[in-house]
Amino acid sequence: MARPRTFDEDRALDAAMRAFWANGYEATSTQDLCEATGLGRSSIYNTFTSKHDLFRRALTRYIDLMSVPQAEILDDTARSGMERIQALFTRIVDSEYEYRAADETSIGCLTVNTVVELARRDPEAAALVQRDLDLRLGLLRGALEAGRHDGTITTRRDADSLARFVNATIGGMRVSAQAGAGRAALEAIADTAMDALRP
Amino acid sequence: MARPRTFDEDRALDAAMRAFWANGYEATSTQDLCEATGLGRSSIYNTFTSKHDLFRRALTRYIDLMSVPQAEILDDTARSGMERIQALFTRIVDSEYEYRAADETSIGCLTVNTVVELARRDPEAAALVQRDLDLRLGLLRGALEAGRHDGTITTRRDADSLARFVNATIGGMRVSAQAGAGRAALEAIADTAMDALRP
DNA sequence: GGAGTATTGGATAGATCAGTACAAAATTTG
DNA sequence: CAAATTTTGTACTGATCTATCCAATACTCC
Repeated sequence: MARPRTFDEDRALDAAMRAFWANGYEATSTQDLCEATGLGRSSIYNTFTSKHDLFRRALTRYIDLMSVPQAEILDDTARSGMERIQALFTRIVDSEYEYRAADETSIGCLTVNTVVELARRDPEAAALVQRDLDLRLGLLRGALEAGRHDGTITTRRDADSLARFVNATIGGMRVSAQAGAGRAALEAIADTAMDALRP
Repeated sequence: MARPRTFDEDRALDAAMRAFWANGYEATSTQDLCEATGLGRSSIYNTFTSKHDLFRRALTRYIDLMSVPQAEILDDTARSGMERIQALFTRIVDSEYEYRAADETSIGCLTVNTVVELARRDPEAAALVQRDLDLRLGLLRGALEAGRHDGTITTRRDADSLARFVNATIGGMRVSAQAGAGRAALEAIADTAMDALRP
């Protein structure tokens, strides 16, 4: 055997993820990635084969990292359907304040950012966010149907439309946060959206 | 006097706007802008002082171009408040199919794209979209209050929350369209959102 | 401790980036 | 037709981009 790595690959990936998340794919140079991870070029290209591949792995990591707690919320059978949606919205709002400096505007959501900046011309990125979207819509449909069965969601609209609506609302909250909306504004959006589930 | 321009400045600006709109700020090179406008470098730099300035003008043009018909819809006193919101949503959905090739996914909305890609690190772009947001929220509040007076909007929530909600819904529809949502899905989102206005 | 091997830093390559310089071309006005 | 003036095409600049090369280094296993 030979010389082992002195850095943790997951920590490096995490740092790269945050760099892409905060600044986007194009605006993050390989030099930026070196500084964010603390690694040299060689280590980065040795570990991740290219900037694009590093981005692919960072996005995958982001999706995995976010989808686990969201799936837990949406599949939580101890809660009513409506409570799950409410809890999800709360989690979205909180997350907007979890990953950024207090004085800066939100960095939003890497998935949304990727859809907007990259997905049209990067088939790999498009496939990753597509898979995430399908999964998310499935989870939402499950929670919404649960809500219809337990009586907390009374709208007659089909679960697919509702899932797309809730998902779009989350996307809209993300964009609003990046446009400067504060916590109260985000909560107002979420609360109003929930009105549509019990009209 | 001297040699006049052989190109139309507005047409060039329009072409540049579409290039930025479809590909984003960073991914659009000055070479791309030459090809999109059909102009040479000299003409571009002679007419617009820099890539950044050209973007600023393109974004301004986009905002002006979009806000006029939307303001007309939202201020249309011949319609009820709810009908205005409905008409706005219809316009948003239609616009997703107006500016792109039939086989491609949507290019979304340049304002949303700018918020996501650029606004955090470009104060000028941030100011432009901020101004547009304030204007849009004002128009929405007006229509929503009109709807409350004419009885078509029955929710008790304040107009500011509702305006933010409708605006976020539009942003969410834009992101959904870029993520591949079709016309039916976008209409379902809009229809569901309107349920929140008469709960 | 020495042989073997992977990591690392720094230099470098080649392409592309935004923007400029400048002369040739084109058009109006006198 | 000639002077004046602006546009336009082309070549170029210096910076920065992603990625590679290679020798020095550091570590493990025998």
